Amino acid sequence: MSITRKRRGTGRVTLADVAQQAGVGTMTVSRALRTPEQVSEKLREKIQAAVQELGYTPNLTASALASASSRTIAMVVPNLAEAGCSEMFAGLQQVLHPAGYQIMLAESRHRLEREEKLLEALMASNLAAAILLSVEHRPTVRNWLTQSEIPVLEIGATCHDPIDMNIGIDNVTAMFELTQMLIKRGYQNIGLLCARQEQWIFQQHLQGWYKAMLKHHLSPGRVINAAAAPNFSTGAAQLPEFLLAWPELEALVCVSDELACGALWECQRRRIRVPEDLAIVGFGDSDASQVCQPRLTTVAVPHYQIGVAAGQALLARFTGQTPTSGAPLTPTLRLRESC
Amino acid sequence: MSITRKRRGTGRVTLADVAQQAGVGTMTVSRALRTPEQVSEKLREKIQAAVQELGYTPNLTASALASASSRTIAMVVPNLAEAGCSEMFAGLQQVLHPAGYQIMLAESRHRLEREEKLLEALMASNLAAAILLSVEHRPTVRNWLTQSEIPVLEIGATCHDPIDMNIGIDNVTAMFELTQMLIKRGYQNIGLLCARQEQWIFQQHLQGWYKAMLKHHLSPGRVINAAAAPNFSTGAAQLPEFLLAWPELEALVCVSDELACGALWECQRRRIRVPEDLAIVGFGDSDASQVCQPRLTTVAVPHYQIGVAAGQALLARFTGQTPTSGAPLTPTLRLRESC
DNA sequence: GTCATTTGTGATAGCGCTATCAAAATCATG
DNA sequence: CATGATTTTGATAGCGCTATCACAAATGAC
Repeated sequence: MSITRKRRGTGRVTLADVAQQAGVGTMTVSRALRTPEQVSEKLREKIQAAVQELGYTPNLTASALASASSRTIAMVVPNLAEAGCSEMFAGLQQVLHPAGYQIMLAESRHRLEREEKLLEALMASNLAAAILLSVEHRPTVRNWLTQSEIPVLEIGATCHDPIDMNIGIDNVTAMFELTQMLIKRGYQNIGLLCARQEQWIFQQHLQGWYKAMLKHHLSPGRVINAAAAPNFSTGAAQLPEFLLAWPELEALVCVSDELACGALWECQRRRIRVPEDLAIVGFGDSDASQVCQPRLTTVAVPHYQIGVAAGQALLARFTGQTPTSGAPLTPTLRLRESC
Repeated sequence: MSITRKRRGTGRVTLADVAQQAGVGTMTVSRALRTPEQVSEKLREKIQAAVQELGYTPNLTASALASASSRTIAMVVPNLAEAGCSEMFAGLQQVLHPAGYQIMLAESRHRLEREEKLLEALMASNLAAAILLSVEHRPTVRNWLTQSEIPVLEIGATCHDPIDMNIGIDNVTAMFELTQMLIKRGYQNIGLLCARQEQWIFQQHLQGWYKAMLKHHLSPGRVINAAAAPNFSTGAAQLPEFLLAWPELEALVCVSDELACGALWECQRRRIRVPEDLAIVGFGDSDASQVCQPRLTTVAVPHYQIGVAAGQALLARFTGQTPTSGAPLTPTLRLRESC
């Protein structure tokens, strides 16, 4: 009967099946699902019933091809475990998932050439947008993203020449205020512990710190920039280096809470009293900073809110609205006992 | 001249453009890119040149539709910040990216209905596989995944009735040995601190602990199961509860290093000496456990290796090979100063 | 009532790629 | 050199959906 010469369908229920079941054209079904207001109530109900009965699920692949656009967003992060990355992701997903968007995530492990490769692969799908957790990119990457004309969002920290959109906190100011707070409390011999400073975000920290130190005529020379990750063990490992190089150290600013907690533990080991002998402050207001001993003075960064704001900004772009600029995302000083 | 009646192309370079440039058919180009060995060297070079010259990038969307399969893998995790999730992701990506696979990541936030919704959305793309970081699922989800006939991988811990594949460590045994080690060191009044025990993984911990305690005729009643996340602050918050309920407590087993570190800090605050007054052990061998004060006895879980092994298992499935069972993934006891 | 406008609906033709098959080219064999 | 077996290549027809346009139906203006 039926001449099945070429490839037969994959067996799954298709739009055409639903259309036949409901006794309408395929376009009407397509519209009923995407823009219900364009279809009369009568047909809409019929179609809904048919969808239910057949258990139809749209094939996004076909949709993406036909419309030359998808609801897939690429996200490239340097390291999933660092810098509030998972919180931002959670915030993004919170907003984007209900709107039908999926996120393809990839980790560049802090390597620009890896970021390039990842994006090359990711952009072969018709992306709806790209989200980057860094502002430093290879020229090729900038080119691709610019020419692709999809929304590009660089999040985490503010930057001067964003490819397209940029949402994040002002690290320079945040670090400036943190450092100045220490200075105003009377500390003079202050050190800065960075980790992986080749990263733009840590350079911003450095800049804010310089600004504060120079403003108050203090020496900004006590800086260590560890090549390791900004985690607990690096913090513990670097504290001795500081004490060796600058025995007069009174306070230590760390660019992450993990570094600070690591330093805190090393102080305990060496019977250095915090804050009496040495004040230590962190950055991030992580969970650890709130319960460590002594509790850590730090800067709260609203990572989750950044994610939410970023998601909303993207949705606004997709629907062509003007981006509603909600509450500004500002870091907050959290004064605790470590200084 | 050219009658552009219907929709025109998107402007991007297509396979057909390359074919024309190289003077061959589209199928030959398609083959040259996917299965080069099926194309003669002469044409292959010509096609390579054309690809280079035109800057052709395949459209994965079209490929996925035409072949009814893609290189997109869905991954659903309960919480990106917990339980070595980011390490496993890194391991997976390390293996899967070079093979051309992308990962769509989503967070269920420990809610089964959310997992269901996420998977429903994700499965609308022609997935190559699905990776789940849990073994507890709604029946609907099990059905979908079983019927879809794609490889399904449940990772993190071993489970009894996997949907398809399962790679992970044996938490029951790991916790059994950790507890038994404490017992053999002479501790008798031992407590167990779980967080979010409704999760299957913590129930496995509980089971291992019961096994050890009962084997040595000790009371397994000192258990607290906090409803909060297994993080530092929960650890700190729950320690007083233990001391209140069981003042005779000699040792505390925590199901995560973060809980243990939190408890450690709370001990410092209360001048409880570890391990003299109270021994504390963790689980995970996280970075913090290696530098905290005192350093934490814990169980090392090879999260990254689990990810790598999982990626390799998937690749093997994709290419139809028999899965090469590499080194078994076993947790290791790390004895340090906290007990 | 006619005509212009605004809906609502469906036939059709792709989107860019791959499965399938048939034709062409190459190789092996006697 | 003919014959069959094998490899290489290309024409064709979809994959399941949406953009586009054309037409029918409903609405409004006069």
